[in-house]
Amino acid sequence: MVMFLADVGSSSSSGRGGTSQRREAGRAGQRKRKAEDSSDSEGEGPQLLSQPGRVKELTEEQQRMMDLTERDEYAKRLRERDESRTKNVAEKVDQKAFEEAARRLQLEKEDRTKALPKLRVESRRKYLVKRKDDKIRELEADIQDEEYLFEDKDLSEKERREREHRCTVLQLAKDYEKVRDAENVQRYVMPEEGASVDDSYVEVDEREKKRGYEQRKWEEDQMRGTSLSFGARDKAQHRHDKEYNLVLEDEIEFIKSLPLKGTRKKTKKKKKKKEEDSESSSSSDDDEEEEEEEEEEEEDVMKAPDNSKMSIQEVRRSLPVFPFRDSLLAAIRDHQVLIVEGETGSGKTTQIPQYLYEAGYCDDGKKVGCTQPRRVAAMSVASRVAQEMGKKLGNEVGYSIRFEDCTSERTRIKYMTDGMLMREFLVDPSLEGYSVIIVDEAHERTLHTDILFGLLKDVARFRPDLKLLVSSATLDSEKFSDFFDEAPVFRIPGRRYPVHIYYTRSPEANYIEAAAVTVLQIHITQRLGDVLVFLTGQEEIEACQEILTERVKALGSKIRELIVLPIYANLPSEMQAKIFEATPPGARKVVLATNIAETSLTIDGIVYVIDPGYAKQNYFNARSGMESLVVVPISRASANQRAGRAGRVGPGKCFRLYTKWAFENEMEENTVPEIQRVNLGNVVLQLKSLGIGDLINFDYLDPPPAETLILAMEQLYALKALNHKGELTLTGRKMAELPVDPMMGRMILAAGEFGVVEEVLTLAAMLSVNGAIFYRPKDKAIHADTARKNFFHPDGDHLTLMNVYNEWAGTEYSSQWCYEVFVQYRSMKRARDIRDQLAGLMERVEIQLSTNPADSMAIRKAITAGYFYHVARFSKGGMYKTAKKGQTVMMHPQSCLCEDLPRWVVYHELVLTTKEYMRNVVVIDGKWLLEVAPHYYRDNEVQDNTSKKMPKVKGKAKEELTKEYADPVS
DNA sequence: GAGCACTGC
Repeated sequence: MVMFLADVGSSSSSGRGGTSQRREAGRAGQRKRKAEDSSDSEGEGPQLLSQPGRVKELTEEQQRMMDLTERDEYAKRLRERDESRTKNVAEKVDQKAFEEAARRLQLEKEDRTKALPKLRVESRRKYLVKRKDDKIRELEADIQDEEYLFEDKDLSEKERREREHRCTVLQLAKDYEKVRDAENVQRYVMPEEGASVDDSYVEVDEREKKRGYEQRKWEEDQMRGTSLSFGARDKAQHRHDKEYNLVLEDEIEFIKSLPLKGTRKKTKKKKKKKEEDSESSSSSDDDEEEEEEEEEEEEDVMKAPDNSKMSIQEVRRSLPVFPFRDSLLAAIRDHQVLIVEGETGSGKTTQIPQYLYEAGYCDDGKKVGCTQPRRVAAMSVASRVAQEMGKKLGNEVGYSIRFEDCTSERTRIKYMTDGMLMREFLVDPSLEGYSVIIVDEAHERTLHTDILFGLLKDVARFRPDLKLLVSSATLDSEKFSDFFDEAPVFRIPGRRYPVHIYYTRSPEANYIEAAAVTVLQIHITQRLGDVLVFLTGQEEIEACQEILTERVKALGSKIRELIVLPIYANLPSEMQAKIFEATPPGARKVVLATNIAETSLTIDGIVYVIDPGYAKQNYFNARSGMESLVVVPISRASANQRAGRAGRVGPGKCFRLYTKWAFENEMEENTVPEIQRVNLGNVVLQLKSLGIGDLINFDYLDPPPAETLILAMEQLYALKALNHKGELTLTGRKMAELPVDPMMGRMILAAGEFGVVEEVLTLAAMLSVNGAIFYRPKDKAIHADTARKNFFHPDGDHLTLMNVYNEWAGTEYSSQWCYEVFVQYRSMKRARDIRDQLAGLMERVEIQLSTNPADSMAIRKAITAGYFYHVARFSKGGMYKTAKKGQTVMMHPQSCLCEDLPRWVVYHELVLTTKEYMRNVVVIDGKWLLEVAPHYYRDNEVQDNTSKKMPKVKGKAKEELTKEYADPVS
């Protein structure tokens, strides 16, 4: 096995047109690696390679060579196809696809503009009705409480009057409801247009025959209606009479600390190259004016320029980057790589590409590319820049994200997601079309940006004309600078208000409870302004919401109205939209959010942030091949990012539910970058496709754990994406074209052989929208479960998912249908997009679309061909053991196979929660494994020996297995 | 009888 790894990166002629430099670097690294390995592997490796006889070795060698030739021919075909496509942009096929895309975009846009106001009005109406009921109930409870607590004594005159008033209000409200509901009372109804009077008018009451009754009745109705006013508008007048002084039972003591400096007020221009940096140690003169500063800054808010009244050019000139335009361009001219450090709001994302465009970096037809970690960011920034330049989006300024390519021949400034640039590398490894690449938000350290760093650094070496800008928020620019051979750092001030930080005096045991208490504390003691609470997940958010509504109810009308709103990614969009509605005057909004509010979306009007200091993070354990979602303390960088969310509209406050000591001593400086936490199967495949052989010694900003890389390569080898020398095979090259994980890619390719491509594409798409298909609200859990059970397929969850998709497709992709069966429309739409994209790629990987919906066996065999790594066999006591490692796993309780546990299963993924669960499971026959993965399974491994005792897979037996696997030929 | 943080191709 070790030898196999040492050989990874051998001198394959990549066929991707990889540069000589790159190949040379790889070879050098590989040599080094080889030397290291042979010293510690005790000759185990060479043994493995020399074992097979000479004849076999030859044929194997021949096979390998043949495959490599085929692979290179395939790559050539792909390149040719790409070239012919870019030349004839207006060709029929593309034209059709383009029109379809444009039509969809247009529809979506119309949907948004048309439906949104209507939805808003509708939801407001519903909300008002609901709120009225709530308020009546609340009032009732209040009155009861007070009667119980105070009876009649101890009441001042004012209190007594108030109470009487409340009773009257309640009585009126009840009467009104009674009148409205009662069927036998004739009320005035506006006659419907066109309807004849006789139809709609039914006599019931003799009184109505009297003269003027109708008029009087109408007036009475109106009066009743108006005499009730709901809402918090009248709360303001009670605000100042201190009839009662509210004291919370358990308050949390906070200690104020130095504020996170705002950058808005500063006019001091800080522009320092790295070498001058030491002189400009941050000025400490404004520490003592902390308190006054707070007030001062508030005035500043009032005076802040109203952007809507400024012309576009005026806005551009008012941005903090503007004064640095010329010096920035000079720095870019003088240096190939430049690190741009600037906080959000400095305008760097929108302005710098424009400056470059104006400075002539696009004159020879080359593009300025700017990557963003998120799709929405790429889209919205591009549209903003197009507007500023007075061009139509998609012409000179465009964006490119998955499912949507809004660029054209004329595009010079191109915004895209980082993953999209990765894909472009596959087509154009030296990025010939670009003169400048800007990697924005580099501090977020997404998987794709991290890989891009290595690739771009390499490309920059042999393309001196390519400029590289890495833009990041403060703190880690030094690290980027070191990585890019001491590249200079250019600093731009941001635009943010100061945020005052408060820590707890002692640690809080229960942070959900503590967060709720802090919300109320803020609500009672601090002036108006919305609150944002960071929690780890849906469950915590729901718990916190419950606590808050309960407490607010208990406090009744003694406090202002408090609107509690949840937000997390899996929340249906119409509920998500609520957090963007303006807070009614006099009320306060509390948003309970997951990490989604840390970077992905910005909520207006947030003044207070409550940060318990935890988040859920995904960790991939290479040894067990298992992902686990665990709650971990956040990093200091993340905590500061959260605090910064309070300083967007004015000076804010951040309440941290941990001690200052914990912040300084227990928390990590930075979050562990994604590349060190996730399964790298896909990344390895892509890098291999780029002709990078030696992945262990690839130039990483932070290297991933070697184990993760090794596991990824082992898996790719088992999937036949790499050959025994670690070179990319034809299969591997095709898999790299598909934007899915390697196992899924293999499954899709296998579907071609089994004639079930359409079916497998459907379930691949459904599996790709991560478990967010079924919506399960707490209050309707039973309904949701029965709805889900209706889709169950006896052969497993994959086919169940396929049922869901096919039924949905049968309803013409109806959203109503989704709503009725508790399926998330958003996820289904996404599945459809993914499916369309995959189907479109089938031609590219040279697979014929085929279908055979009734053949469950063929479908399951295709799944097994991709996921033979994920096989488990029934053991005992409802437990399963994985086929190779013998790890004990359980069937997930949500699986449709839970009732009747089959002997052999393939699972889509393992998750560690309370136990080790297999999620999305399908029934298979053990014998299929010999058919679809004969190189991986032995006869004796797939025999049904459940009558016998399970052999212990430990010690020697395990060694045997490993050896067998390491040498697939024997 | 559990539980899906968040992105991206």
